[in-house]
Amino acid sequence: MSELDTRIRILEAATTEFAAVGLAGARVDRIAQLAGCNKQLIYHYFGDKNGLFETVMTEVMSDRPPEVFGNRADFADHFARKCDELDKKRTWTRLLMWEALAGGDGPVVAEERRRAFVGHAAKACERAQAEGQIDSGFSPRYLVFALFSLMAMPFVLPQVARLITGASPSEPAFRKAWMDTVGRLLRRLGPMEATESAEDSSQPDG
Amino acid sequence: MSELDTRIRILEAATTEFAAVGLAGARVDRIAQLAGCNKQLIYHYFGDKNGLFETVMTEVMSDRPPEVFGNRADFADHFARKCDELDKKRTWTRLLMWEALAGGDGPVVAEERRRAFVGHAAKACERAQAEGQIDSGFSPRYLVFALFSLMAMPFVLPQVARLITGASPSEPAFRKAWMDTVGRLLRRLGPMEATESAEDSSQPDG
DNA sequence: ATTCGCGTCAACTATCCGGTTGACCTCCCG
DNA sequence: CGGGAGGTCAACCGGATAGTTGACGCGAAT
Repeated sequence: MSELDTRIRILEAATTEFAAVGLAGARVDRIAQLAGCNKQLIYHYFGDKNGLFETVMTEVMSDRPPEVFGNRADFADHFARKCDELDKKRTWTRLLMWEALAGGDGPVVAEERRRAFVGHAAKACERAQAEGQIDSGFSPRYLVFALFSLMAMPFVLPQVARLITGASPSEPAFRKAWMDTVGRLLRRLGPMEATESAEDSSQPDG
Repeated sequence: MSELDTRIRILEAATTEFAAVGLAGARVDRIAQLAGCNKQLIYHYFGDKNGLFETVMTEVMSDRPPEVFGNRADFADHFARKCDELDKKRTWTRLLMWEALAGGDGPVVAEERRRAFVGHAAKACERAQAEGQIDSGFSPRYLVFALFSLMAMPFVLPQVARLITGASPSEPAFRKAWMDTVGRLLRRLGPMEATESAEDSSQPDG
């Protein structure tokens, strides 16, 4: 068994453990057992628990997240597929939560890398705006964040989702109804013919 | 100093501690110090750490959360004020996150009480639908959850908000731009005159 | 065959932390 | 006075856990 294999197995085990119980709750012995090695190797490769945690975070956060905006005209369809994608990345979502609870909104690991991902989604939004599919009054990055919120919240606070809607996000019924609701919202992103409130449509910021 | 005073001081200290570092990360000694008493009293009143945690959760979760829907016609304005309200309830948001990370979407404390809160928001939505302000095709509860998502996400994953938008939710610039974006969305909840996609407008579920 | 990289194994230390114990203090009430 | 309720104080126990140590195993390359 090569060194790389073992390192990777440790990393995978640690990812599972940290996603499940966080840094404080994680047990080095448990990670070793899950990785099928002994904990001395962990200290050998990663120094200490914190080093292991940072490596895991950097690794996971450098992975491309689901893009909330696609090139296609049907935003709702794209959104639905990306939701399913996110559904399979529960560890990513959970690690985001641990990160938020630990560090607030301060600097985070792999910041540059992650910022780059955002660029693509914002560009896709701008393209849709240029083509008249989306009201150009929307600030692309904030609209991306809005879509991200709608995509991620069922996985981030599933108990709240269940309390409010009555269905658990893991049930097909939830998915169906949620996609319908978000779909209705997305179908309304186009330019508005000034109806009730006549406000300016200048962009709020860059 | 009466018994009640001390109990409450312990509860407040514990709320702060649990919101900050969760159940696993909380230190009984730290809670005692913060409450200005000795930890024996904590065991006296609450049995053990878990009992204290459950009491705290029940207490906090029985508080009325911000209502995402108001009676007023201007949803955007209402939303903005409720966001500011939520901004001051960071402990509530954080405890929701700890709850989610601990228990998934299973049963939660004070479930009945919390469900009751949802009823009011859904009712307000239905009223707005009856008055024609909101497209009756929306499922009220799912729309409430969508609004909740948009309201809470900046506080739940502030680091993601900053990565995507470039501004931290604690900055006034973020608030301004976010309110603008959500406001634009909310202004589009009305019935649509069949434009591009002619789909049915039947309600997806109850 | 010797050596070296990779990994194993078991035992150990030090510390932290939840929870306990028992003695004592202080004020009020009868 | 006596006694009990509410609270204090410091020390302690026991188990869990991060991190260490040193001896050993084993397969492959020189």
